[in-house]
Amino acid sequence: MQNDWIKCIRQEINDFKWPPSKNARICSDHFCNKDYKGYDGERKVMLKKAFPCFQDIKKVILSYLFNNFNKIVLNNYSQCHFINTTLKGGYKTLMQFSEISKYTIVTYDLGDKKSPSNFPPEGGYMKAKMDKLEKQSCAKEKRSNIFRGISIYVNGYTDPTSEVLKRLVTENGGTYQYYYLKSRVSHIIATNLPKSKIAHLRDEKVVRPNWIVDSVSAGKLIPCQNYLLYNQHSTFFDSLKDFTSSKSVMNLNTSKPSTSFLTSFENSLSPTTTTANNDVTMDVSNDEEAPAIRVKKVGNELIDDHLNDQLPAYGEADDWGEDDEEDENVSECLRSTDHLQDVSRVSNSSSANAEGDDATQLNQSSNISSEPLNRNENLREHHQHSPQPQLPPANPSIISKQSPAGGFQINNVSEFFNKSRLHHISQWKLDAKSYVTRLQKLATKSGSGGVHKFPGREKLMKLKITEEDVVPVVPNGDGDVYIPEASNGDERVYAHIDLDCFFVSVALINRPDLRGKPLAVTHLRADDANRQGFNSKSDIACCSYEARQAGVQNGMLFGHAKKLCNDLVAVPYDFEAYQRVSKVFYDVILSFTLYVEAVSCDELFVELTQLMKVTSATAEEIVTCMRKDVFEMTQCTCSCGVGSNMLVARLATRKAKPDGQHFVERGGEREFMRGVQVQDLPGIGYSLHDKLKSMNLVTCGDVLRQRTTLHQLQQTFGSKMSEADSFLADLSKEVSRRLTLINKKGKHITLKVKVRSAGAPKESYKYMGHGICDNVSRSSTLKVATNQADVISRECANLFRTFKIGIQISSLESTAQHRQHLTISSSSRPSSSLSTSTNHTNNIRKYATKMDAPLQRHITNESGADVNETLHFNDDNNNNNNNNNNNNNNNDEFSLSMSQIDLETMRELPSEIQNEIREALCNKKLKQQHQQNDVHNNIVSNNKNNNNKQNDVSDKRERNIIDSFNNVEKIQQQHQLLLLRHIFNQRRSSAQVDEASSRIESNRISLKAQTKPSFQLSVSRWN
DNA sequence: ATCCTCCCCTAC
DNA sequence: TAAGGTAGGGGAGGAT
Ligand SMILES: Nc1ccn([C@H]2C[C@H](O)[C@@H](COP(=O)(O)OP(=O)(O)OP(=O)(O)O)O2)c(=O)n1
Ligand SMILES: [Mg+2]
Repeated sequence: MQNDWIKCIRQEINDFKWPPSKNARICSDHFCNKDYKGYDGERKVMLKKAFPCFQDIKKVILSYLFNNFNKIVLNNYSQCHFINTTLKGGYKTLMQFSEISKYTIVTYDLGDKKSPSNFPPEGGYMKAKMDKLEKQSCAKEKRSNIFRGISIYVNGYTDPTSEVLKRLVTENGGTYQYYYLKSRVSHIIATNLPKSKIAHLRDEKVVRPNWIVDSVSAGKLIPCQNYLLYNQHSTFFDSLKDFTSSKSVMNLNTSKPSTSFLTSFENSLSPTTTTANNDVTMDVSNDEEAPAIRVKKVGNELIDDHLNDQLPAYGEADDWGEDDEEDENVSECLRSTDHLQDVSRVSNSSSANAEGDDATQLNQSSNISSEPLNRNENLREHHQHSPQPQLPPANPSIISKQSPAGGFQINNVSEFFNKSRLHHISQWKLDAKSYVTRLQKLATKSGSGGVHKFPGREKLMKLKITEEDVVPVVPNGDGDVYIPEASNGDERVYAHIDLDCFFVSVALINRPDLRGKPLAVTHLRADDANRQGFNSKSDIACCSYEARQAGVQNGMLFGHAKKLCNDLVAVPYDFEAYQRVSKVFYDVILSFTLYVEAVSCDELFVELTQLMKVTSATAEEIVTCMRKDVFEMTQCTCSCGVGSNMLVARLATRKAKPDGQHFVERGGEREFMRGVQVQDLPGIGYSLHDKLKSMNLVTCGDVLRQRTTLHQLQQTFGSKMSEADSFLADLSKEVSRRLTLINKKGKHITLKVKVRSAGAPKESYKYMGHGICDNVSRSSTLKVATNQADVISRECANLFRTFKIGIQISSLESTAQHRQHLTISSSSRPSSSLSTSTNHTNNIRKYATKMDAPLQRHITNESGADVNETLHFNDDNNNNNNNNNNNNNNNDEFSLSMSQIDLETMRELPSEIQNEIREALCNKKLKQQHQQNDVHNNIVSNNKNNNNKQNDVSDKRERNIIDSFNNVEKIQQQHQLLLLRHIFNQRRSSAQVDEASSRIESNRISLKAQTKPSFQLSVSRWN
């Protein structure tokens, strides 16, 4: 089994011709289950580069889990995220692999759903409020003074949540800091930190939360030595770097292994399945395109008969037609490792042939080859039906211990995915995309122009003839041929069509009685929703416009929505119907034109240019007709926006909703855009909006300047794109994308300026520099390995640590804190938009001047803002620089002065703005802290520290390499050797046991990590 | 300076 | 109960 596994990895390496790019080191991107980005060879172009077929790892792992365990207990909301997180990255993935081979995931669970809420405005606001209250109340009742003089800052997710820790600490005499401030925080509590953060906090006492808990239960302050989170442990990560460093040998080929990664891995994972059909054929594609070597999996389970009758809804994707394009297949092959079945491939790649064939089986197989999406399904079914090895189920006691009440079980993977709306819509999106491209390709082929009929278009033309009595240009011939990029960028007209509250509309088809009521599509049953809906944490996938008026939004938790709208009626999902309607919707639009770009199952762009030429209809006529047809065919209303680029079209749609249409004239885009809130720009979500907001505030007197920057950028960009044309007229699809980018870039540029020029003033810091230098040197001595697992065996502890470090789930406490201070979005905030209406700017100006001095001072101080920059928009405040310098010198008191000023100025400001200020300050503070750390690390303690570090690192490396060599037999390629050995090592310690008998030992390790829904992993050791 | 990795953000 | 998936993209800072 080990060998199989290693072979698989090796095969992967060979097949995919590592390294994937010029200087690639092994990194998470390579093992991500999605494409990753890189350089085009040219400058700065971000490109996706397909790399190994780790797309399938997820399924493999799931397969493993569900094959080997009768139960996997999942707690609310973490399940899918777990999958993502687990498989997210290379080290992580590999770690997981090695871990999974050793450990069994029994359960993971975690925290609150969407905490902080998916609706940061409300959730964050409420949370901040509650925090405040709680803080006050906590301060009142003091039980002991265990933590006197100790000030903690909790970073990210911790096992007792930060709330609990805060309570514990404050109740026992300590203080709790909401933001990390070096001078104030004596201990940082964390269980998991991103790498960057580890570096930043290297010189701090980073302690595991147990320290708090244990101290409280012990009734005294336990020395934190044994609770330090980090020590000098070489990570898997590090060793992988060793691997990559020897990439010169990369291209040596070993003899081609005859086993595919997946196959053998699955073999090894599910030893009880029959192996008769588990052959693997290497498919060297002999098509014209890149001769990528593909591994075909003959998954015997995949084509088991008993799978067929239980295909989930979107398994019927042949609705969308078969894919008979060979190059399609090739590209699909290129995209990922398909679980291609021999059956489906026997007659070469034209899977269209399969369509007429008998039996669901073939049907299914053709799906598999034409629609990669369906692989999921098949595999899922495979999980469901493949024989379950007779392993003892996970120790129930563990389960019950680990899963608090409310945990639930899912017994197979498909059950989960089948009910996941997000899963479905992402599948449908892919379906739609491939459907459109397929039709387009068909129509591109010369001679096949007649394949696709345009009944809709014909109708439209008839209409025109009768109405205007004008014979339009005869559409036959060119009209039917799809030519990508047929029209000039500057004459294009885009329409964006979006079904109104899609899920609800579909539901209303069969439930007309519900029309007019506030509806919400959710998993809740209607009566439950009525009775106890207030506590429900079920997501609302889609709500009707009636409900939206009450403030309900898509994605809200039902409980929350119910509070906003007491009459809210829960409507169940009907995934099949959604898919059906979506298909009809696309067909209707495609019956007009093929110049369509699919956005999602209920949303698409149409490029009207060609259609207008052919039919000589105006955009309005076309769109009206389209919408009418859509309604006739689907019984669902849709809205449509038309504009000269996609962005404008999209925004116009927003304006048009519901059931309307909106046109933005050519040349009027600017005016139109002006009225758009930043928040509404696609691509500007919660976080960006937030940043924007604080930027606006930061540069507060300066919204105008911001806008002109934006303007300039737009112009330069526009002129770059097409030299001769007028500015906004030539925004084509790409330009429109850039338009949103420009927003970011505008902000970003200002940011960068600040950061960059920060170097200059910072050099003059000496006071701070010294302090940090001090800390740094101390940190190097502080980093002593500690025994962190007394309960678990030493080996497990090591692994665990590696695991933990390897996982390194993203955790940004700053963002968490950040969110707490959000303001409710419903209140109008003049300052939050980039709009330039005079009122707004005036308001902003007013606020700005009011707090310009203090704010600027602090901001420049904190972020080391560029002097020039400051001057630019702070012409009135020339003393700004002075302030800047002054404050630089007494940085210790910075926070104090900040709070003072806050109090002084803030009272006069609207509460939202107060929050914004606070937020901005805090963010800056964090950032600055880190920056200063860096700077002073470099500047002051350059030599010493670096030397130390380097020695450390090289020592570590050597040790790793030596270890590797000692433990494993020889393998030819060094790079493979290093990688494989490490994996091997990781596995080896328990691998023998692994094979002998599969049984779960009682000692388990629990692991906490923090992602959005931070989760806790409980792993038990294989025995 | 260039390119890569990690982490983040968004949309439906 | 509940089913927070998936793909696209960007930027900061690290490695070379
Ligand atoms: N967080 C979300 C957002 C959307 N959807 C699903 C349900 C929606 O019906 C569908 C389409 O999303 P839209 O953004 O187009 O929103 P609606 O179509 O519901 O409303 P409208 O387009 O009228 O604004 O996607 C979802 O499940 N979860
Ligand atoms: Mg919609």
